[in-house]
Amino acid sequence: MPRKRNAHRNADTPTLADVARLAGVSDITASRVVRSKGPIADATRARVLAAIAELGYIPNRAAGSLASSGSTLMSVLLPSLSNIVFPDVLRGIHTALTETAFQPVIGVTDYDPLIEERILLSFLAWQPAAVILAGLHHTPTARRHLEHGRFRVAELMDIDGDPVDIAVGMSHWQAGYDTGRHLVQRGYRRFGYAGHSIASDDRARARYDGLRAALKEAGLLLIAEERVQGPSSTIAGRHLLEAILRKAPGLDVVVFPNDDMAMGGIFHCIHAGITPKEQLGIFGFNGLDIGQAMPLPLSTILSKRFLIGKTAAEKLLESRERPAEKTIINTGYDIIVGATA
Amino acid sequence: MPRKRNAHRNADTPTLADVARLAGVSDITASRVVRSKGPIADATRARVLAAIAELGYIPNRAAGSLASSGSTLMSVLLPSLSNIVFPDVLRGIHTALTETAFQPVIGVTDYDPLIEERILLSFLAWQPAAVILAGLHHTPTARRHLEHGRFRVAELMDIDGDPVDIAVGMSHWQAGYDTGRHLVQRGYRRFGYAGHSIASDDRARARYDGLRAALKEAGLLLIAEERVQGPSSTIAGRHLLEAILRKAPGLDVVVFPNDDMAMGGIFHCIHAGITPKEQLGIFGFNGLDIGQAMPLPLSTILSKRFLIGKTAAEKLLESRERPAEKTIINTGYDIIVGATA
DNA sequence: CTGTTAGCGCTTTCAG
DNA sequence: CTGAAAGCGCTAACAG
Repeated sequence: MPRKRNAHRNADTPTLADVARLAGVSDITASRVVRSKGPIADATRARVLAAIAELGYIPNRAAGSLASSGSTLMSVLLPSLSNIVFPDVLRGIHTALTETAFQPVIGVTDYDPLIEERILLSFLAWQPAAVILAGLHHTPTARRHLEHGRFRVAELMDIDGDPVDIAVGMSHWQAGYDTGRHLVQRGYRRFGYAGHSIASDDRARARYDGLRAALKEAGLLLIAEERVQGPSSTIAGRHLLEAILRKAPGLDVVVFPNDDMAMGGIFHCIHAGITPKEQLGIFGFNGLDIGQAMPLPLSTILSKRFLIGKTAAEKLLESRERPAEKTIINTGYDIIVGATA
Repeated sequence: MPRKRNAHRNADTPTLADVARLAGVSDITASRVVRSKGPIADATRARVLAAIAELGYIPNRAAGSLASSGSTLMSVLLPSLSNIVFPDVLRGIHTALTETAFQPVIGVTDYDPLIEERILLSFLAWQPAAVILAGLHHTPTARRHLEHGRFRVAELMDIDGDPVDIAVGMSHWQAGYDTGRHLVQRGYRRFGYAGHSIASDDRARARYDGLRAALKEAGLLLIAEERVQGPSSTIAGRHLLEAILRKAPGLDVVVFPNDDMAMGGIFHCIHAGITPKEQLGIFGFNGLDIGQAMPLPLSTILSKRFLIGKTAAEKLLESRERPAEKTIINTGYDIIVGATA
C-alpha cells in the first residue's frame, strides 16, 4: 500500500502549495514571488508575501535545486585554515556573497590534491553554481570534472599557469624574484633562507625559485638554507633562525616564506640582541597587520588575500555560463619596505 | 506541450537509474549500495560499485535530500573570520567532519543577531542535519526555529546560559574573574582596561564583568579604561595603551580583551622603553601561538577554540535525534603565567 | 500577468 | 536480500 501523501512530513512545515492556497494563487505564481522572477502584479506579490509571513514559510532548496538542476551553493576548497591567509580569502568570498543568495560550502584539502579531488566530487553532488579552489594544480580526475562541469570555476592565489575558467591571484615566482632584486639593491649579499617543507606548498616553492633566480642574476646564491618539517609557525621561525645563524654566522639577510615565520625571526633577534636590518635583514611574505604593528615594521610583500577572494566571487557571479574566453586577473602585490631589511 | 523526459539534462551525467541498469539491479538496490544502508549481498554490491566506477556516477544530493527530508549539510554561523579564534573553531569542526559525509556551510554574522537570524533561515532551507552557532543569545525568531527544528543544535564558546540542545565552551565571566584574582595575587593594584566596543561581543563583556567583580572583592577598581571603536587589532592595542598611559600614568597593569590587542600593548612597551611585568603588567586572552613565541611570552588565558569546535561537531554526530536532556560541556581554560604580568 | 502539466533523481514503505 | 510504486516540494515549458 502506498503511503499517504505527506504522511511523514512535519505537519507544521508549510510548503509552497500551502502559501499558494492561502494567497489564492497557483503554486507557480507563489514560486515566482519567492524567487523574484518573472512578471508579477504588485497586488499578487503582496498577497503571497503576506501568506509567506503568516505561515513562516521556508523554501525547500533541495526541491528547488532538483527541479532546476542548479543550486545557490558555492563550493570553496581551501588548503588550510591554520594559516590566516585562507580565512582572509574566505572573508573576501563571503563579503562578495553577502546580499546574494549564494552560500559557501567549505572544504579543507591540507594541500593534498587527492583530498581535494575527494572533496570536490562530494561537493559536486550538490550541483554547485560555482567552485572555488586554490592553485592551478589538480589531479587529472579533478581537472576533468572541472573542465566539463556545468558550473563556474575560479582558481585562486596563483596565475602562473592555465586556468579552467577564471584565475585570480598573483605571480609567486615574480614576487620571489622581486624580493631578491629588492634586497640585492639594498645592499644585502649573504643570503639565507628559512623555510618549511616545500613539497606541500606550490606557491612557497615558486617564490623560492624566483628568489634564487634573482640572486643568480646578481651573481649570488643562497649561502644557507634550513627547513622545518611540519607546518610553519612563529615559534618554528624563531628556532630556525637561531639554527641557521649557528651554521652560517656570516649571513646578512634571511628570507622567510611568510610573515609568521619572519616574526619568529625578529623575536629571535630581539632575544639574541641582534639589530634587525643593521646586523641582519629579515624579510617575510604576506604583509600581515601584526607584522606592521611591531616597533620595527616587518619588511615583507603584501599579498592581497581579501581582494583575491572578493574579486573571484564577484567575477563568478557575473554570468552563470562559462564564457568562451578564460579570465586571468592579476591582483598584484606591494613591496613593504618596512624596517627589518 | 510537456517537455520530453530528461530533455534539459546533461546527457553525460549518469543517474542512479543508469547505474542500476548497468549493474542489472533495481534502482533501490543501487541506492542501498551508494548509501551503505540495508542488507546487500557482496556480489551485488560489487557489481553496483563497478557500474558506479565505470559511469563516474555522482549522486545527486538534492534529490536524496528531497526524498529523505534530511541532508548531510551542517550549518555553521560564526561571528567573524577576521579574528583567528573562529577559523580555529572552524578547523575543529572540520576535523571532526573529515571522514564523515557531513559538509559545513558557513555564514558570518558580524556579531549581529539580526544577520544571524537571516542567515539561519536561509540555511534552514537546506534541511541541515545540524546547526552550529556562537553564543547563547539569538533573536526570538531564531530561537524559535532552533527550538522547533528537526536538527541538532550546538551553541559554542559560552556556557553561561540555557542552551537549546548542546553548549560547548567556557565561562567567560569566570575567566575574567580568575584574571582579576590572579593579577591581584601577583601584587598588581592599579588596573587599567584597554578594550574594544563591547556592545558587539557578549563574551568580551562577560570577561570584563568578571574582572571587575574580582577587583571589587579585593577592594580595588579599574582606574582607567579606554575603548577603540571598530574591530580589535594589534595596532589598535598599541595606540590604546599609549593613550591610556597618558591619561593614567600610574597604572601598574593593563588587561586587554584579547591577545591581538595585548601584543600591541607589548609593542608599545618595547617602543616606549617600558619593561613589561616589572614596570607594567600586560594581560591578554586566547593564548595565541604568536604571543607565546615572543621573547617575553604573553601572560594570558588559553581558550580551547579548536577543541570547542571539534567537541561540538563530534557530539552532534552522536545522534541524529535531539536527546531529552540538554548537554553542557565545559572545555575550560588555562591561565598562562607568561612573562608580561 | 497567471496557470497547467509533467517531471527533476532519489528514497520511503511495504511486500515478497 | 531485493523490488514496485509512489511521491518528496519545487520549477521548466509552454499556453492562455
